[in-house]
Amino acid sequence: MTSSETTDSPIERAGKRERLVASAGDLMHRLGVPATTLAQVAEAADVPVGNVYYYFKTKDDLIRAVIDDRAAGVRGMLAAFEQRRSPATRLKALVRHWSDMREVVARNGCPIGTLCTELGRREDGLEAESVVLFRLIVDWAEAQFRLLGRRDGHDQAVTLLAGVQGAAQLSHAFGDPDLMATQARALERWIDAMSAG
Amino acid sequence: MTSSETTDSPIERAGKRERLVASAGDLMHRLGVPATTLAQVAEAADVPVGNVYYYFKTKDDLIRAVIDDRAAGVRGMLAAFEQRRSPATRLKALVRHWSDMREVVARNGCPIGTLCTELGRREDGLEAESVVLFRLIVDWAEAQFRLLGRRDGHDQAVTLLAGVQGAAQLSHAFGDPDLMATQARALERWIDAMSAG
DNA sequence: GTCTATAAGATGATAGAC
DNA sequence: GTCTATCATCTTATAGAC
Repeated sequence: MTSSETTDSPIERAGKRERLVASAGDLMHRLGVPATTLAQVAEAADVPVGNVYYYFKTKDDLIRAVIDDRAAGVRGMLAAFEQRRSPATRLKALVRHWSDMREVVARNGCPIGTLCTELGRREDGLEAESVVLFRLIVDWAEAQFRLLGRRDGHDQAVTLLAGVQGAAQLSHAFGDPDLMATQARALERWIDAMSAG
Repeated sequence: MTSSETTDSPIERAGKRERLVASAGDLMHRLGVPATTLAQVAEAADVPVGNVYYYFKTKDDLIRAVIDDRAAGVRGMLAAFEQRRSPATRLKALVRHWSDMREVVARNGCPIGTLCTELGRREDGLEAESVVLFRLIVDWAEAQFRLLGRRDGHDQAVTLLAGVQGAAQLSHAFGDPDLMATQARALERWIDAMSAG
C-alpha cells in the first residue's frame, strides 16, 4: 500500500488505464462504437494518442474492457437491489433505475442497450461478449419472477427487459425523457398486478 | 412508356439509383450505418465506386434516400393493414409483421429500429428525419387504440411499439428468432385482453 | 450525361526512441 | 516501462476525361 504510493509509476499507469476505459465508455455511448476513434478517446483521457496501444493491443481490446467495466456496474447494481425485501420491490427498483436516468437515456440511449445492439452485429466474437450484459439482467429478473411463484419466469423476465429497452429506444429516438418515465411506471404497475394476482 | 424503353439511358439511370438505395439499405441494416462504406454500396449495386456521387451529393444524401425508401415501405404496410375489419385485428397484424420476419430480426435486428437508434445520435438534422419511421407507426397505432375506445391511446401505442422494438433488440442480441415470436404472441394476447375489457 | 483517376484527410496500428 | 513519430490503409469527395 505505502510502497505503491511512493512510486507514482504504477499509480499513473492504473490511472491512465482507468481513464481510457472511462473515456471510451462515455464516447462510445454518446457517439456509438464505430464512430468513436482512438484519437478522441486518448484526448478525452489526456493520454498521448498512439500510446493507447501500450494499454490495449487493439481497439477491440479497449471495447472488451468497456464491456467488462459495464458488466461490473450491472453486477453491483443487481447486488444492491438484493437488499430490498420482496421480489416485486426488487424488480420495480430495476425498472426505476432506467426511469431515474431518463435524461441520459433520452439524450444518448441506454448505455447497455446501444452497446449490445452495435456489437450484436459483429461476427468476430465480440457480439457474444456484449450480450452478457443483457443475460445478467434477464437471469436475475427470472429468479425474482420465480420467487413470485411464476413458472414462466424466463419469458416474464424477457418481457420486462424488452419493455425497458424498447422504451429507452423510443425515448432516445424521440428525445423525450418523459416517455421513459411513463413507460417505466406502466411496467411497475404490471409488476404490482403480477405479484398481487 | 414505349419511348423510354427504346433509350436505355434513363432506364439505366433509374435502375442504378434504385439499386444504390436498395444496396445501401441492405448493408446499413446488416453492418450499421457508420460501418457501411460507399465502396461497399457501389460494389453491391454494381455501380462504379466514385460514381455514387453522381446520384447522391454526399453519403448523408444516400442515407436520406434510404430513410425515405423505408418510410414508403412503412406507409404501404400500414395501408395494407387498413383492410382488416377491426382495430384489434389491425394491431395484431402489425405485431405479427415482426413475428414473421423473426429470422431477419434475430440476425440483423429490426431494419427500422436499428436505423433510428444509429441516426438518433447525430446532431446534423438526420436524427429528426429518421424518427419519422417510429412516428408513422405510433400515430397509426394510436388511432387504432382510440377506435378501441382507449382515451390513453398514445401511451398504449408507445407501449406496443416499445414491446415490439425491445423484443427485436433482445432477439437480435441473443440471436434467437423464437424470442421475437414468443414476445409477439404475448403482445397479441395483450391486445386481445384490451379489446375485450 | 456518365464514369475514371485521383486527391485530401483520417484511422488503426507499429517501430523504435527515450 | 513509457511515449513519439510515422506508416499503410481506407474513406469521402472531386476534377476532369469520355
